[in-house]
Amino acid sequence: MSATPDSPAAGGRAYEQLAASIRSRILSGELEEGRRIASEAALAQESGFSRSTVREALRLLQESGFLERASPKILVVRRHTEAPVARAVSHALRRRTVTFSALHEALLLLEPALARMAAQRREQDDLGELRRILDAQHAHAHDFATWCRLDEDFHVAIAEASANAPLVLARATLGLVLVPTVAQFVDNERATQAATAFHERLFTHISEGDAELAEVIARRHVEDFHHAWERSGLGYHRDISELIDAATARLELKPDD
Amino acid sequence: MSATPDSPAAGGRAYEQLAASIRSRILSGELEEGRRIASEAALAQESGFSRSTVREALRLLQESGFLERASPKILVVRRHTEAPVARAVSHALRRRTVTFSALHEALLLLEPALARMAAQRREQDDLGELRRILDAQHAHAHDFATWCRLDEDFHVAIAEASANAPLVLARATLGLVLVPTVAQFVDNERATQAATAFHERLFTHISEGDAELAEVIARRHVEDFHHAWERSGLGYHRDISELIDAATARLELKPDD
DNA sequence: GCAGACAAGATTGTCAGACCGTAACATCAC
DNA sequence: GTGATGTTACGGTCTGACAATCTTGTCTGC
Repeated sequence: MSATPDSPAAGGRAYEQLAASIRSRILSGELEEGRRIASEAALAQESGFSRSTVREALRLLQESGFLERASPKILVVRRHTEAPVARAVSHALRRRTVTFSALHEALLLLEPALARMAAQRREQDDLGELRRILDAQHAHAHDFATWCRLDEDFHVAIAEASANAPLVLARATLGLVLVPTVAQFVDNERATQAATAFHERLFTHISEGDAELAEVIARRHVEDFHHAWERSGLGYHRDISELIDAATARLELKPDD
Repeated sequence: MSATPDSPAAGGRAYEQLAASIRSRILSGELEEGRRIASEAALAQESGFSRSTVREALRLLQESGFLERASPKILVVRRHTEAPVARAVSHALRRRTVTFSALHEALLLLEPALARMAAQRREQDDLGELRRILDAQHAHAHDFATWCRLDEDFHVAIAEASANAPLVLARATLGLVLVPTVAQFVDNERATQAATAFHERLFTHISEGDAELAEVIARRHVEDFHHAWERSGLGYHRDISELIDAATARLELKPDD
């Protein structure tokens, strides 16, 4: 009754207006993170649109990551999620050839620089987070899947510590390619322990603020990654696109964990 | 009536199944890029689902970038678009502080490296694309908005020439922050001409395969950008988040151009 | 008092059918 | 062929309905 469900062309399609309106309420903080969103019927009533329209708006927000299923029939508000970035990126990557060499090159460019910045600017929070992840890695040295996820978390946390938002995103982007690649050959405890040892040294240098050493160790870590890859009999210029596809498919099948 | 619209829990929701099915037909190439998709009614009939369900599936595909409006009532297939990445990234950036210094730092890390790789690996196609963009820039030295867009295109084209998919994405990510920032102070022909001159030199070195010089010029170009920013009286550590927000909002209001 | 079974209610997923405005397309005049 | 014009098909929206299933509050037994 409050809105005007009639005027069709007034400011775009109704479902887009509604989605935009809800989105802005999420962004403004009026709809808090984690909170369950009102039922479709309720939204329909309060917005003045029909339930069909509400549903289309909801689909939009869901796909863009502002709403997420907490359970089959409960949608909750999500402000903090990189999931849509990951999905979008995987879409964009799907049509390009991604080789191990490209990934290695990208890491070699980013990781040492990020480690250096992290050592220069780390805050107490960052160190706490890094320590937490590191401990979890020690605890999961035998659970390879979990360890790989933690490995990625650790490196993203370093990026966060660098206090450079654009680079955090750039680095997070790589994760989508990196995780399945790492998972490809991390299948024994020696590998996880060696890598975790590198992380431990990185952590030390970052917390001590030693930018030089942090950078050097990060570079070695990336090179070690390269060697481990080749030791597994995998070629430097191998196309790793399928790994990404497979991992993405797995992701889409199990969106909730 | 041909399909089985009854079984509800069989493999997820109907609109998700349908979306997945259409998506895979797009990815497989059966539905070609740019082709107009069948009408909602037709899709409903051939899939056996109702039009409402078809519509929800379409909304999903639209939001994830597989379908795009060619005009108010025409949806076409899109396999090659970075738009969803941009949208997703802008969402992720919205809750972080982005400073000019961070952007500058990120550019300083990426641009010279990309220019170097581009010089080493550029293909004929890449050079053609770069030349085309460069000519367009010369032609639009007075049209600042267009020029800024072309500026971004040019740099992304260099990234493409580097033949490193992950870095292309990383660089494309920066564009979202960069374009509004550049647009902030590019308001006179001297600025566009100076920058275009840099591009011209970059192009020369890249096409000649001179990696060293390409890298050096790219670095100078980034530093020139920094100086231009400060000459405009804007601080190095200025928060540029609002610029992004404003630009994104503008984008969302005019999704079709 | 708390865990698990259970019933009742709420909510989503899906459908059918209808209406309006308008953009797309074919047709015709020039 | 180019432009004006009429048709038509399509998209956007609404209403109302129904089944499946999830939530939730309640009840029961240990």
